[in-house]
Amino acid sequence: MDGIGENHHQLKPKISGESMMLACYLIQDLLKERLITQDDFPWRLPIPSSSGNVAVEEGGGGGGGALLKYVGGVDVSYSKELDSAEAASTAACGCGSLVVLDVTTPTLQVVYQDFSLLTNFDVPYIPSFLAFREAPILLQLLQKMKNTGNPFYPQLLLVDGNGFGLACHLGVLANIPAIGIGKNLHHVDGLTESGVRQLLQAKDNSGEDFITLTGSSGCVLGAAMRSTKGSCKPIYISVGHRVSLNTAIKIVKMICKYRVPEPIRQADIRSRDHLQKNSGGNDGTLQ
DNA sequence: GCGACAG
DNA sequence: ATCTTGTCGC
Repeated sequence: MDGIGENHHQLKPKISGESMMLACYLIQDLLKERLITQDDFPWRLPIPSSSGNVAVEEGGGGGGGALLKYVGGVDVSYSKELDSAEAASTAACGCGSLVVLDVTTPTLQVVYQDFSLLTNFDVPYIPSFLAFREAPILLQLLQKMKNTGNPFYPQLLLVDGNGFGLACHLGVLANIPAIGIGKNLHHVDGLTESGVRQLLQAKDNSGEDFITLTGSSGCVLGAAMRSTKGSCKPIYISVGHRVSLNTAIKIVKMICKYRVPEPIRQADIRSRDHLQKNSGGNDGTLQ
């Protein structure tokens, strides 16, 4: 049997995978028109100075404004079990998290956290189309904060995954400054790990701990950075929305206690933890 | 053509 | 992303 009559119980028409891919490309092109890749934010960036004082750098936005204080991190964890809900089960198979850190605190205190459990994913994971799978649940968490007028609403969002994907997607749709943080290289436009390694080693003694990633097409796709002394494996920083690559690098440097920037790391740890502790029933936080 | 491929 | 124990080291 190859599925004759499979659609009898579905209301939605069946659309081929290739049509979906095309639609995703078109949507990304539309979002790209609203994308801002330069500094355009209302806050100022604190710069630690050698004299012990704290100088303040102008944001590209409007001059003045509050210091950057609340930085958000988002992540989605998955259960080993059901990736798509086959059975009509209430077991959670995914957990989206939003955390907010006060970056003016030496310890980078977590001042807000929220989660959203999922019982099914209607969108599969496809490299380059991560946003279509993870953005909806994360947008919902942001919207919930905004709707309730929460005072900890982030001034900046760190998103796991490389830019020109989830970070841009979220940044544009939520209209929030965003930076993409990849823990692995996204193999596009000729980028390879060996190439990154070579460039990092070449710049090893120049005082800089990051390199710019340029694709074979000539486009600047982001930067690879060794965020910790001991780590030879870099993290990948890319533009999300309203923050330039240079500014993104400065910001990431100041919020890394470990290899992975703290907002991302906390969102990661806490979403995984929340999923484990609730892997049997309904969430209750959203209906 | 085949494999690799952010999370 | 997830499956997984201990282990070597600061």
